[in-house]
Amino acid sequence: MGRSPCCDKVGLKKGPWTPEEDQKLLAYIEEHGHGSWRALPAKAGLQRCGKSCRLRWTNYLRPDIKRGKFSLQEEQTIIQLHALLGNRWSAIATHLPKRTDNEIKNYWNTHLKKRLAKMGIDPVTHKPKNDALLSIDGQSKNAANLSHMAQWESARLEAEARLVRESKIRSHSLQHHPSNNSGFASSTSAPIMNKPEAPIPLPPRSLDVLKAWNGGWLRSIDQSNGGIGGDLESPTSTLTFSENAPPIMTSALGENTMPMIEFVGTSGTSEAGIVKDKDDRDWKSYEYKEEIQNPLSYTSNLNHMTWTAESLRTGVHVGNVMAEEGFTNLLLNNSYDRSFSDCGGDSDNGGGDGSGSGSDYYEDNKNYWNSILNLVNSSPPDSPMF
DNA sequence: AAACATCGCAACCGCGTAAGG
DNA sequence: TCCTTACGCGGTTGCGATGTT
Repeated sequence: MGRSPCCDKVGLKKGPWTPEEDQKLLAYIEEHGHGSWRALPAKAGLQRCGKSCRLRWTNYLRPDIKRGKFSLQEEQTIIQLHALLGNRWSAIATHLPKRTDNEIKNYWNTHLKKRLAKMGIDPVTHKPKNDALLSIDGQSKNAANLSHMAQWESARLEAEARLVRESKIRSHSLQHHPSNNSGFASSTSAPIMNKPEAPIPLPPRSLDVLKAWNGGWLRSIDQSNGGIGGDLESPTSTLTFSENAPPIMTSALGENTMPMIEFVGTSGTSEAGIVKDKDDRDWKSYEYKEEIQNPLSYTSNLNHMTWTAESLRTGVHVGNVMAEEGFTNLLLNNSYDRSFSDCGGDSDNGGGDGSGSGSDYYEDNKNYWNSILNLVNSSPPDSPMF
């Protein structure tokens, strides 16, 4: 209830830690574990408060911490999860192995937030700040409606995901049956920090609304692309599902075909060949190529809209550097692929109306939230996401 | 080369809450 | 049931590093 008094004691050292202090803390925890943080400083011979020791350990000294640049996958994950969770850094951190909430928070505040803002994305809402510009050809109403839909879907997603999580927890005790593990067991889903021994979770029992939702748009992609496996695969995530069937969980427990994101590692290099240390260059290059010439395009793409200022005027998708590389492409790989095919005049986008931008917008919003949903689905059962 | 500005990160502060007496 | 303590979390700050003029 009350505020912690632990740091009120006079004579306790504050400020940067010295190597000697680090060594003392490290040595003590390695030998005894941290136990009670309050009692630790005295036992370890440190003139620090327990809180300071805990922070030093969790944010710096812990052996399972990865330091250095964030990969594109990590950036993508942070942005997606931030769109869903807001500033719940500890929850986000559970999906970024070896990263601390503090580090993620710092990275968001010093890099990602600024970049999004610079591109006209509201870092809080993850929506374009210049929605007004979409009023061309009367699209603004559409955009507003879809924005509300996205908000509604967000809220609904949270509720669904909460149920899923509860379901996972409930079924946790039942998952000792070998067959129950099949779906998740092959996944390299996000490791659970500090809990490497955690059992592999079961697939969610039901997500009926989401299944339908998934099924609807994924089927449409399947039809238009002649198979979605390759197109949906991103360097960050791997959707796994049966080869020819839509990636819908067709039955309850034990017969999982739920599409899952596999986190394929966040080390310095990506299996997909993504270069990690070029984020700034990539972003800047996009800004240069796209934002200056076509300020709407980047903004729109980041929000899973495939419109550009040009396409809004003409209905034709203009050249898109996103096809080549970069974070946004990773983030939005689904929408890009499809939008590209749509722009060729192919009305077979699964929506059936073939009306172009409006359905694109809706489909792309679905992609965006689906990608987040996949994160939710792949979250560890004890994830504090909800 | 020096002064100034900006950035990035480690650490601190204070609040909310769970746990225990 | 209330109070106290301890912990975890998110927001903020301070300072060294780096970049720019």
